[in-house]
Amino acid sequence: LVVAKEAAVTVATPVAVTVDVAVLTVRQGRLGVLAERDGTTAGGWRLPYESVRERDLDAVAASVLESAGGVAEARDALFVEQLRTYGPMDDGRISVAYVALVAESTLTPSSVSSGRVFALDDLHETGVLDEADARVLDDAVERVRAKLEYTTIATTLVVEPFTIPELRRVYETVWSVTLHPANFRRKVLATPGFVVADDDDQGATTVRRGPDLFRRGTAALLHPAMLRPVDAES
Amino acid sequence: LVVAKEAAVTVATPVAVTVDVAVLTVRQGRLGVLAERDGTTAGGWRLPYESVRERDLDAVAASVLESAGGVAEARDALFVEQLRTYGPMDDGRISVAYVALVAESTLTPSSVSSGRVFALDDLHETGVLDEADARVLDDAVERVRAKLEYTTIATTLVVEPFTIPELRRVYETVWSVTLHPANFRRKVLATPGFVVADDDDQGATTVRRGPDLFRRGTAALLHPAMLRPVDAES
DNA sequence: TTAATAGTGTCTATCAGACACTATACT
DNA sequence: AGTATAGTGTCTGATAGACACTATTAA
Repeated sequence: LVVAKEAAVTVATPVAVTVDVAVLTVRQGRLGVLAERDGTTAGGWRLPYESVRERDLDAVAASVLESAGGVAEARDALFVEQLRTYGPMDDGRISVAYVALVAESTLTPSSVSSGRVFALDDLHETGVLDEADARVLDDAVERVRAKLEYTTIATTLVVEPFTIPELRRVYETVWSVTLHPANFRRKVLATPGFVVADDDDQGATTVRRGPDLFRRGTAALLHPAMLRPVDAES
Repeated sequence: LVVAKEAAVTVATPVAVTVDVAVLTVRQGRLGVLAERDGTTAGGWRLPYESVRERDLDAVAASVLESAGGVAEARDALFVEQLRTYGPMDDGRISVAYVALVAESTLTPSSVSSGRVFALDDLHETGVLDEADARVLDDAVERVRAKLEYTTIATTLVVEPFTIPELRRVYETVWSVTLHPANFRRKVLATPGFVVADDDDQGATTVRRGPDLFRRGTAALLHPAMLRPVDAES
């Protein structure tokens, strides 16, 4: 008993707390989620996770992202944010959930963990995730939908240089709406620091053609906000 | 060693995870925070907390609120929300933080835990809270400031029936700004479900005098939002 | 050439913010 | 009376959303 109590303080903590990450991306006009094989359930999938030991929660989340999605923290733009903490679960575990946004081309699901990107709607219907992970996923999507309104995180889902319509398709996909192209462009360009023109546009040698190219601006928050249409779905 | 490992799963979890609650209120035109004596530090104070055992995190938060602040969950309006999770701390503990909003008159700091309500600014300067708690408090205030914009949580900080100016003072206190009385009233009344007229206004016997009285409406979200002035302080 | 999309211009309803004014309460 | 606050009316500038039109690209 004494041994057990000692263990409670020094050994036990890591086992009981996990960081679970919902890695979201946009591909082919649909929202995608990174999942990996669940060893405990035959045929099941789960959100990538890692146990918390002595490292800070944010560091653990970054580690999960790198080992499961092949995304290094330094690499390109990346949005990672703590979502909320759930539990205790049925197994007594506390689950600290994170959301991450990654451009599809940056995301390389790790083969060692049998990672795979699911389309969100497919995944919801077939019930390949357990209830807890599905809950996390719902919250993650809702958080991202809300944050598109007043932050620049949408730009982490496109590859530089990008066009305004590409950025618009991110909003349309995440919000499940269609937006007015003219008004969208106007709003984006009217918001300081959201995007900047890509002048790096190979010189006079090649004739530029196609839509205007942009890069991410320096702003993190949007003033004014990009409010979603009132009739937007859930 | 076997005993220790067993303990890690069944016994250990509760010890390592705490729920810490930042209970905020408005009194005398200032933001107040509930703190209690910190037994481990002479002269120190800390946010009320409780260890997580088998109960759900939200239930633990409600328990903290009740035992430290004398606020029963059922009683009156109340805003409680998970803030975020910090850690591991220096002592290896994971801290799941919550914010709560309570009207001053509803808050009765528990004498058993030597509870006391501090004015936020006093508390910040004197450094009576440790760094971790101060961080939680900052995040809590910022969360509440943001949520005043698009939710009805401000009404949990006034006592029914209340006047529009009373509600306005909540906004002014939390945001540290002065608002235009006429425009504020117009916006509140133009937002469906924010407040409803208090017709319950003792009959014809007593002559009603003073400003109009209202009660909380049924809406949780504000459409349109009550945006804070652009020049609002951090 | 036709269809689809990118981009510009402009109009209108709505809202935030400011100001002027009246009414009521407290001293 | 005089001051402070509650409440109404109204104006102006900014913004969201809609529509019309031109330019460019791909079949």
